[in-house]
Amino acid sequence: MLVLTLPDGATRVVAPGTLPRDVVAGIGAGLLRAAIAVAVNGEVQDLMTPLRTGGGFVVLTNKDPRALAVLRHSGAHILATAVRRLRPDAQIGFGPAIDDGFYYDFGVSKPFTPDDLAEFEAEMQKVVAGKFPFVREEVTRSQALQRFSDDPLKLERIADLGDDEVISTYADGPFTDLCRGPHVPDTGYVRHFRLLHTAGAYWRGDEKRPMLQRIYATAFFSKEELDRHLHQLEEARRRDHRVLGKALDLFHFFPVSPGAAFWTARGTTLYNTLVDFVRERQRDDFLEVKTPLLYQKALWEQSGHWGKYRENMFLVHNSETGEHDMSLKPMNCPSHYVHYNVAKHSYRELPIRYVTFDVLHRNELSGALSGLTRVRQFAQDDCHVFLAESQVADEVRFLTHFILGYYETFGLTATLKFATRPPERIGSDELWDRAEGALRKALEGTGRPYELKEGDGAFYGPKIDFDVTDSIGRAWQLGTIQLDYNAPERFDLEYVGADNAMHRPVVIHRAVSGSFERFIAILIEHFAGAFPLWLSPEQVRVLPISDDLAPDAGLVVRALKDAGVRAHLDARNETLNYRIRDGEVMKTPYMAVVGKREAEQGTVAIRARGTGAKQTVMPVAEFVARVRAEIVSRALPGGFGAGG
RNA sequence: GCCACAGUAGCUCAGUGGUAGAGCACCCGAUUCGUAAUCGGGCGGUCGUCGGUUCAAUCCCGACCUGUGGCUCCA
Repeated sequence: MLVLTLPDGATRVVAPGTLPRDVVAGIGAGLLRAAIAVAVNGEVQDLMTPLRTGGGFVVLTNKDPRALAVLRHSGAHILATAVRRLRPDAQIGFGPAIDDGFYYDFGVSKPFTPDDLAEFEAEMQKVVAGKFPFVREEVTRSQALQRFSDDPLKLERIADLGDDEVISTYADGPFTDLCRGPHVPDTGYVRHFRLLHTAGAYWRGDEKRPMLQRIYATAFFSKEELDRHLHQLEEARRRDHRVLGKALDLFHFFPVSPGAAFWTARGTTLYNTLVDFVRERQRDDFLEVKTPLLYQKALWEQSGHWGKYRENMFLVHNSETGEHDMSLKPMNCPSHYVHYNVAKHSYRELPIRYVTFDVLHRNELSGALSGLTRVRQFAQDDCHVFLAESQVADEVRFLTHFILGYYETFGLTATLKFATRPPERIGSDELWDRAEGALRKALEGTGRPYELKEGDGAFYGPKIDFDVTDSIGRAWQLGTIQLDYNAPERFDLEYVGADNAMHRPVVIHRAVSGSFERFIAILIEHFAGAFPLWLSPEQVRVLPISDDLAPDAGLVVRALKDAGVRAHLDARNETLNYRIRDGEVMKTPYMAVVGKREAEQGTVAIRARGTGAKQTVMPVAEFVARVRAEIVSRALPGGFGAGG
């Protein structure tokens, strides 16, 4: 007999082979109606799969994220069902649930069009309406091979299954798929779904294998959740930095230099303001250095990049040697190592933190380029720390604090990930053991929770990644702290210890923004273009109500500029309404209107971004002081007079 | 790099096998305005590039370039 322990501690004793459905029914009819699947000892299985083991028994309802994954997986089968009905020759690949929904890969002679999606979606509705039960069947290998004899992709999958693995199929109505499950009880459960888009995807993610057609979709338990998700997609589109970048006149891309932005004056102001901020934060504890952009390949051979990353470097033809034996730097690390070696260092100097804001080039695949988030030319707020091994814990604590403080300025929250040695790496296992041990200990010393990402480290060392969440809940991997025991070996880095002997320092690679380009893209989307005052390219726009007041408005602009505020006069021959609208569309934080009354009294009528006609009149001097204070405090949107 | 889709004025987009149109922006004029688009006029396009089909191509076909969504990659 099997003993099942419910979450409240109660137990049920059942015979092996009992259906979870019957156990759930025994607990309550209402619960059975709400049940999507069950988790036995943490393993999710469906209601119709006979119980084999006892243990913890949790009924998963639509409130459980694991149930949502089951629902979406079933959605993928329904999609395949519909596609098979309409395109009988479509070969079926994989169809898993993913973070925001599910997809299914098909091998078809003719790729899907957007019109096909509408057709498939309509067919899926019919499958859902049919309320076909998902019927699980366990089959032998030969039965499976026979059943999927027309599906080469499935045959390959079967061939990969180990001898001890149970092979199961799931049928929903006319369609049967090789599948481990679990599934919802019947197709009628998947009511709220939407097919989103198609894309090519290599079979099993291998670029040497055939390209399949993937259909992305999402599904939820309720219409409200689906609508909310679709709305969020819409919101993300509305905030798209490529669209806002154009609309707010920040940057442009031109085919003459794919993957490299042309920053406008406004965009450059934003960019420089950000860099200035980072500079200021690093003034006391970091050393900013400049290094060359172009290097002999010998440097990359020494660093170990030449072998693996040459393809991603821009090689430069050297007319003297006739070879492409120089390259634009794709990262700053090796140049900092060279820098470190210009002098002998004492243990008293450590840690030494070099920072550089130079332009970097990486020859990304053309298909990978995307707005500012994936570019070929960018700059990092890149730092390399040279320190004694005994200083690692203190340094990691310092850098973690430094990085988190930076994100806070923008209202971004971060979570930490610890990534260990990847399969492809340089350096001995002993070195990796030490590096991982030291970094993990340092990370735990910070007292912050973290997630483990096995095998996701850099090729030269383990790392801590900082994932930030933006204002609409999307996660971005930004900062990183990478421990490197290899570079000091390769570059023969040394310091003189208290014992007057030579020692090997450790290197820490640290980035906070990742690249400024990508970080600005994130900020644009995070703030939907309505930047905090201190970051706004244009902080105040001064509007005279009529021409004859332009000189008075000019005095206000002067006063603001003298106080270091980025202010502009808009005395264009347009109505006030027109200019107000333009200022709002450009997300100008403050508009200062100067009419006859204000000119006479030395005041301005302030309209804060997004607050409509709710204006505040105040003396010019007071306005300047308040703007200054808000800039200096780097307040998030919603400063005095409110408005974001 | 691979698959699919797209490229028409500075921007957003309509349109056609017989060499093109709107709104906004820009320029000029009128208007001088109290918180989200004043009115009129004008300028502006080798219809991404190159080749093919055709009497004729912006339109059909092919290649290339660039972008978009993915895949792959991401030091």
